[in-house]
Formats: sequence, structure tokens, C-alpha cells
Amino acid sequence: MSMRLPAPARREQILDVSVQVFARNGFHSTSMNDVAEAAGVTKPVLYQHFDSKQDLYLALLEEAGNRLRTAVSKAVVSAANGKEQTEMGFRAYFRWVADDHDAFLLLFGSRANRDEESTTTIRRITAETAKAIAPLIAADIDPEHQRTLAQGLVGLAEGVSRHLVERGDTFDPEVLGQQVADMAWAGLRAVHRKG
Amino acid sequence: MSMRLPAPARREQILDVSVQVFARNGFHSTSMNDVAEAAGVTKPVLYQHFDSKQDLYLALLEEAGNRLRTAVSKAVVSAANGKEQTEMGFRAYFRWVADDHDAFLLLFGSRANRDEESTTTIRRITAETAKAIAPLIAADIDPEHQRTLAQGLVGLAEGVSRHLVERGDTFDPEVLGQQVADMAWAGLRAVHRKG
DNA sequence: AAAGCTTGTTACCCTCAGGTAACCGTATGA
DNA sequence: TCATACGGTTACCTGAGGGTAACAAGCTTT
Repeated sequence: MSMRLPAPARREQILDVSVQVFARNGFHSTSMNDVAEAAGVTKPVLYQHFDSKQDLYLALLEEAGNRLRTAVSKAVVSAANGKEQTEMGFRAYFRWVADDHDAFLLLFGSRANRDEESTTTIRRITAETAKAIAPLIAADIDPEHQRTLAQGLVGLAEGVSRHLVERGDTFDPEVLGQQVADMAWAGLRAVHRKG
Repeated sequence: MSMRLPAPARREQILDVSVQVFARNGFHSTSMNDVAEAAGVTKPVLYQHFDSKQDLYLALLEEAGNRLRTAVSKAVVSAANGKEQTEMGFRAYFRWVADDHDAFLLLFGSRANRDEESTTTIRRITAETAKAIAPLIAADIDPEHQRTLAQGLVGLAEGVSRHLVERGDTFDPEVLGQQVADMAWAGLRAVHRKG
């Protein structure tokens, strides 16, 4: 039925397609047959490119995580002061959510199914994101607590995004990012004042 | 091996045990045999009390959700002004996390596996929690946005908790709740000022 | 102590889905 | 035009695990 494709192209296509399928239906509710069908191909083809379902899934997580990471860190670097970093960071985050939609669902959607290994990967990604944010938090509080609050901010962005994405709402990432950043920044300063 | 138990007691015991097992290993990685073994009993006994694995799992989610809901709403009601409500709410939340540990992981842990139905249930619980929080947010911004921010606050608490619980850290819910509440409250006021 | 309800066990069925062996068809290069 | 490599398919194996039928062992009530 489907056209013959050179191996690397097929691999890419499989990755593209499976992000969507997994994001929509979750890991366990998606069979390799489903993926194959969505790719217009049969199961053994998948196994020519990936060792196992796990392997495919982890590759997807990894790729999605990379895109998130680079989007946020690029944005943060290009900012001058803490406040601006906060703004740029959140705006980049929501921009990523808005146009890498399926990747977001894959990593953080309610349907994101997680066994041992995937959990580790996702946690790592979250932790790295938090790490990128941590410096924004006033340096005069103990680092332990700093990291905890950073995780909280990540959760904040995640919560907002999940709500919007799963409702199917569209949103302007710049506006939303700015609003959430305002909120977060004020919160951060409050923590600072108290120590 | 195990003692005979009257039906209601057995049912309770199964619920107690399975919260732990599911929380620790996630839905799909936990077989009914695992649950049965943990309960010191064999599989068919489980099916005397629950129609299916789904059924059991949903019962757990429901129970956990109820405990969360009542904990938070009780706390919020007993407070006078918005600031106090915020403080009481967050403290109650973290108190719940601290001593209903497994329930938290079940609902919000990384390993929380979610098919169609469970997702709906969990979303409902999150939404209800957000709804309880929404009134705290300044009334002069549009309700749509209000709800979105409320989801963000829920995410904030969730993110902080997940980080701590999954690291196995112990924490004082009162102190942590107060700190997060300070942060949240400042953020909320900032949103208020902007409209 | 026998009937009968309740609790529990053993041993099984059956489906689903991950994974693979063996085979086909077409483009390419000698 | 024949060989061969590569992309793809059909048809199967297999294990895990949800769910159940049939039977055993206790209480309890008369």
C-alpha cells in the first residue's frame, strides 16, 4: 500500500507518527500494530528500526525532552536580569507546548504511561528543567529548598499547560507566558524576602 | 495461610494493601496476582469483592480523591480571609501528602498509570481541587483565566510534593505549606494588580 | 452432627500483544 | 538479464495476565 522509503526516512516517519499515536492514546493502550498501521506499514518494519516498543518509546521521550530543554535554556540565556529570565523562560515553555503539542502530552499528559525506565527518563527531564530554573530563585535560601521550589515552578507551568492542552484550548504562548511569569516572579520575590 | 476474614474486613484489607502496591509499581506493572499475594490471599478472592482490576483501581482513586478533597476543603472553610485560606489550604494539602503518602503517589505520582477511565477520574479530582482554590484568585480577572491559574496552583503543589515524595524526603507539612502559600499568595496578588 | 452459607483454593481458559522466522517484490549494478 | 541487497509482508510463536469454574474447608444454626 504505502510507498517504499529509504531506511532513515522511514525511521523519521515512524518517529513522527508514533509521537502522535502515543500522545493520544498512552503507552499501554497503543499496540505496535496501531503504530504500524498509523505509519502505513506492518509491524516487523518497526522492529527493523527499533529493538522494542520500549526502545521506540524512550527514543520519543528523549527527542521530546531535548526540544523542551533547548527551547527553554536558549530563551533563558538570552535574558539580562532575573525577571527577564523568568519571563523569557516561561514564554519559551508555553511556546514549546503550543507547537510541540504531542511531545508535551507524551511527557506530561495524563495519559503518559510510565514504567520504571520511562519514569526515570521523564524525571530526569523534569529535573533538568528545574535545574535551569533554580538559579532564578533567590540565592539566600538553602539549596535544598531552592530545588524544591524550582520543581514547584515546573509543576506550575505543567499544570497550566495540561489543563489547557487537554481541554483543547488554544492560547497565545506569549501572553500566557507573561502572565504566569508575573505570578511566578512575584512569588519568587516573596520567598526571597522571607529567606 | 492467612486468617479467614469476614467479607467487609477483607474488602478493607484489600483496599489498604492495593493502594500500596499500585502506588509503588503503577497500574500496569501490578498484576492481580501481585495484589492477591500482597494481601496474603489468592486471586479469586479479589474478584469476590471487585468486578475487575479497573473496578478495584477506580475504587482506590475515588477513596484517595475523597480524602484529599475533604482535607483541603475543611481547611479552607475554617479560614477568615483570602490569605489565611491560602495558607490553610496549602498546609492541609501537604499534610495530606505527608500522611496519605501512597494515595498521593496513586493519584499524582510519576508511576500513576492512566487509561481512559482513570484519567477521567483523576482529572475530575484535580479539577475539583482547582475549583476549591479558584475563589482565592482575585475576582476581577476573567473566570476562564482564573480557572487556568487555579490549575497552575494545583500543579505547583503537585510538583513540589512529587519531587519530595519520590526522593523519599521527609518534610514538615506546616512549614512547607506556609512557604508555598507565601509564594502563591504573593503571586496571586501580582495577578490581581495587573488584571 | 448435619445442612448450608461463607470464605478460600487449585487449576484452568483465553485473549491480546510483543516479538520473530521465513518469505516476496522491486530497484540497482554488473 | 541475472544476482543481490534492501524494504516490506504473511503467518506464526509465546508469555503474561485478567478472569472463572469447580471444588475444599470452616463457622453456625438448628
